[in-house]
Amino acid sequence: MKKSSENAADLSARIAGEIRDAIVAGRLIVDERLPSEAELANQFNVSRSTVREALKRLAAQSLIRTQRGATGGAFVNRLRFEDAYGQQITTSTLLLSMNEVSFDVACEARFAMERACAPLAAERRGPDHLARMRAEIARQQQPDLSDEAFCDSDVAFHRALVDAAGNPVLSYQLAGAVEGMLPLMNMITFTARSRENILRLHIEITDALERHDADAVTEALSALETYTLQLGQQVIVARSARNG
Amino acid sequence: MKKSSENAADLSARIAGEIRDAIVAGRLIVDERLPSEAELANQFNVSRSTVREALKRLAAQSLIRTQRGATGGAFVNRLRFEDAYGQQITTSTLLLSMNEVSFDVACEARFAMERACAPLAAERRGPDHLARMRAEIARQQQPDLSDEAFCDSDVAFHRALVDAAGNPVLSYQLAGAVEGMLPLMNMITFTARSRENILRLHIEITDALERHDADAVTEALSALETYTLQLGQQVIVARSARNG
DNA sequence: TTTTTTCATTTGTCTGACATTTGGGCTTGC
DNA sequence: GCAAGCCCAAATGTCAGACAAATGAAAAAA
Repeated sequence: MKKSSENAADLSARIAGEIRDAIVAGRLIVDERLPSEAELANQFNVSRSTVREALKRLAAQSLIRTQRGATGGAFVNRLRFEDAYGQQITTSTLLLSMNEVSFDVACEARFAMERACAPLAAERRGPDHLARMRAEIARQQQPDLSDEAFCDSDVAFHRALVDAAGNPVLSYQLAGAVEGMLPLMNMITFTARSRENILRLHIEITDALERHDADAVTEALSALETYTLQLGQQVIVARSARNG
Repeated sequence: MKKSSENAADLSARIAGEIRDAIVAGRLIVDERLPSEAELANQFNVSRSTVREALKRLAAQSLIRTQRGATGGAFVNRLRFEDAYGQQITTSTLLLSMNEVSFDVACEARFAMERACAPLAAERRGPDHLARMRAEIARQQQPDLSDEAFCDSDVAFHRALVDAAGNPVLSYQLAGAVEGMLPLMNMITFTARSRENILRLHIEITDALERHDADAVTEALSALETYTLQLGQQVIVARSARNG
């Protein structure tokens, strides 16, 4: 009747689960020091190695940090967005690359969420956001830019757009969606013609954002979705042709 | 110049990073067996304990699974949504509970993403989704329902709505947003009056979904956002009054 | 051929040891 | 009294070796 994750699992997994629950439930608060490894080993009646394996599991999730030395130990970590970002991106990338998710589905989700940012971004965008976006547009206009660099700039452009919404939770979620698609996007060959199309839409988005026109941003994003989907299809076709 | 995460860190963190990179980059494919712990210890020139700590880190992120016995070992895990869900929810919950994010911001992000699902859900909703939603509405009408059970039902209702969009990536992202807010929502006392308001909007959403009316769904969600924000404010006020 | 037994392999856990880091307290010198 | 430097205890990081337990495959028995 217990949680399946704590039932028949390893000792280190069970112990990690107990500590994790204590953190999530607030019984252990931020920056609080956990008992030393030796003490934990006593409390749980296991060896120090087992405790250490449990602590490493928690460290991998950024739930705790460890410090060496006399006043060292394991401390409950204040989870920061930067920490969460990395995991979010890794997870999203893997979900896509392991074919658990198709390009179409990922694309749809990404642009659906990006459109969700549009009204907020149109309202709150500052001059810095517009500057970031225009800087990326300038980069994307360089004809000698590699496909990979073009993708990176594309990601940076869209992150600026999302950041303009001024909601870190949305930025966090979108980071996974956008950067997770990067490996697949990198397989696309951006012809001069396709860059021109994308660039046109990027300019359209930025201009619309500047004049606080949420509807125009949404529309341009939808057009970009259609076009991205089309480019993605070409990769799928090329890939299956190579395999078949 | 290397990645900061692999520079001055522990051996076990470095080794975990190397293996993680290999998985993300596709040099290790799904279901592939890693060398045994003893072999890895040899390859990396460290002790078995250190290798084990590295493997536990990866296991905590669901990147590998281990199996005992003669043909056992560590295998690259096919990352499934169910695995990713749990981490996503844990992370979101912590980001909120540690006050890294305010209720308002979380609420805004949640409903922005939920509105992003509305057009897709209105188009694709099946009879099962409508049935799930109506079942939750029925539960929410029971006057003797506890506040906590009401919250659970609320979450279930919104998950059905999101699932109706038929996009697992959106479901995955929303799971974190919606369930992460649950602890804070649980602090709200749902009066008869507030339940009535919420219920009315839930019915409105479901009816609109049934007749494929995306605009009406969006509108009702916006109304629900306003109302949820209002209820949340009361909790904030009550909480600060208790502390001050 | 089918069943049983044996066995090698691998992970899980424990014990004990030493290295390294680090802050606090003590000593020393002024 | 005060500051600088030294020493040391405590804690994590790493290592080596051992045994327990699980497990599938090969060998042996029916």
